[in-house]
Amino acid sequence: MARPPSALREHILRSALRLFAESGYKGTSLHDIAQVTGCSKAALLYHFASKDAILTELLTPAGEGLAALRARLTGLDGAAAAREAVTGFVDLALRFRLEVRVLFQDIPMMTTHPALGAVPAVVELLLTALAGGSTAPPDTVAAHMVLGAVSVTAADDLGVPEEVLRAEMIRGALRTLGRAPDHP
Amino acid sequence: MARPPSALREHILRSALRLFAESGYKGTSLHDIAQVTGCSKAALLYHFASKDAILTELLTPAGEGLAALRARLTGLDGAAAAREAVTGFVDLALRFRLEVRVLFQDIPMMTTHPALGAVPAVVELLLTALAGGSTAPPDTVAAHMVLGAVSVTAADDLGVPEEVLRAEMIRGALRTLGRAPDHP
DNA sequence: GTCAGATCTGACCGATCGGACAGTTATTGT
DNA sequence: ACAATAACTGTCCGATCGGTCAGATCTGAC
Repeated sequence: MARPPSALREHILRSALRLFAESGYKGTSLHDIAQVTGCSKAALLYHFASKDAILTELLTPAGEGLAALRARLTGLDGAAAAREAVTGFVDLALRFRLEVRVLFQDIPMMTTHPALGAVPAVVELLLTALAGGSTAPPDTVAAHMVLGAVSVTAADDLGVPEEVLRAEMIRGALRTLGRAPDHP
Repeated sequence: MARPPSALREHILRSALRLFAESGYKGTSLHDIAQVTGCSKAALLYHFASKDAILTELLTPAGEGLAALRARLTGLDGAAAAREAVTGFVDLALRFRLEVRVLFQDIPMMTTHPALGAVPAVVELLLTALAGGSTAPPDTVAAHMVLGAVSVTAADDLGVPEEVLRAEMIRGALRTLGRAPDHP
C-alpha cells in the first residue's frame, strides 16, 4: 500500500478481482491472471508479494467498509440499529458486489483471512442489531436470512438498475424482519 | 449407481461430502479424502471413476429433489405456487444442508455440472413462482432474496432445532415476499 | 552519453495435483 | 482345495501449481 500507484499494478488488481469472482480464488491461477492482464506471471510477483497479497489488497477496502459500518452501529439499538444495519449492509454489499462473490466462493479461507479479521465480530454485531437485540430463535433466524438475502442478491447480476435494486433490497430486508418499511 | 452398495464406498461419500462442505471442491484433494476415510488414494479411484464422479454422486440426490420440486410446482400459479415454492425449497435446503454449502463454494463449476443440469431451469421456475408470475423488478428482487436467504441460512449452522428453523424460515420467506404467513 | 534504479521477462524449481497401473491380498463359488 | 474375481495398495506419471532468479529492457537524472 505504501507503493506508488502503477498502471499495470491496478490493471492486475482489476483482472484478478474479475477472475476471482468468476472462478474463485483457488480456481484462478497466477497464469490466468497474467494472461488476462497481458503481462508475465513474474510481473505479478514483482508488484505483489504473493497470490494471497493480491487477494488481501482486493478485500481490504471491503473490510474497512465493514469496520466503518460497525463504528456507525455502535451506540444504536432497537429499531434504529436494525434500520441502520439494513441500509448500511445493503449499501456495502452493492458497493463491493464482486468482492462479495469472491467471499462467498471461499468461505472457509476468508473467515480466517487477515484482511477480514474484523468480519466475524461485525457479522455478530449486525446479527444482534438486525434481531433487535434479541438472541432467541425467531429473531436470529430472520437476521441470518437478511444477511444471506442481501449478500446473494447483491452478488447475483439480475438486470435491475442499482437504485431500484437498493430500494427493493432494503424494503425486502425490513419485511423479512417483520418491520413495516415506512412506518416503524 | 448400478454398483452394489459397499461399506467403504459410502464411507468415502460421507467423508468427501464433509470435506467438500468444509473446504470446497477444489480445496479438497483426493489425498485428503483418503486420509479422512482411512484408505488409500487408489481405493477412491477404484470405487469412483474420478474425483468429479464423487461430486456427481453426492449432488445427484439434491438434483433429483429439485426436479421433484419442479414437478410439484408445474400447474400451480399465484399465491399457491409461491407458498409451495417456499415450503418446498426450504425443505429441500434443510434436507441437503451440506450439499448447499458445497454448491455455494463452487458456483461457477456447479452451474454447468451435469448432475445439476436441471438446476437453472428450476431456479427460473422458482423465481417466477416466488414472484407470483411477475417478471418486473419489485417482485424479482424479492424472489432472489428469498432464494438467497433460505440457501445461506440452511447452509449456516446456527444452533436452532431444525423444526424451529424450518418454521421460521418459511415465515421469514413469506414476509420477504410481502405475503402474510397465515392468511393469504 | 551514461549510469542507476525501477520494471519486466523466460527459464526454472520443488510441491502437489488428479489419475494410471501392476501386483498383492481378501473373498467367494464350486 | 483351488481357481476366479473383487478389493485394495504402493508406486509412478504428466500436468499444473505458487514462487524464485539472473538477466534483459526501459526510464529519467546528470
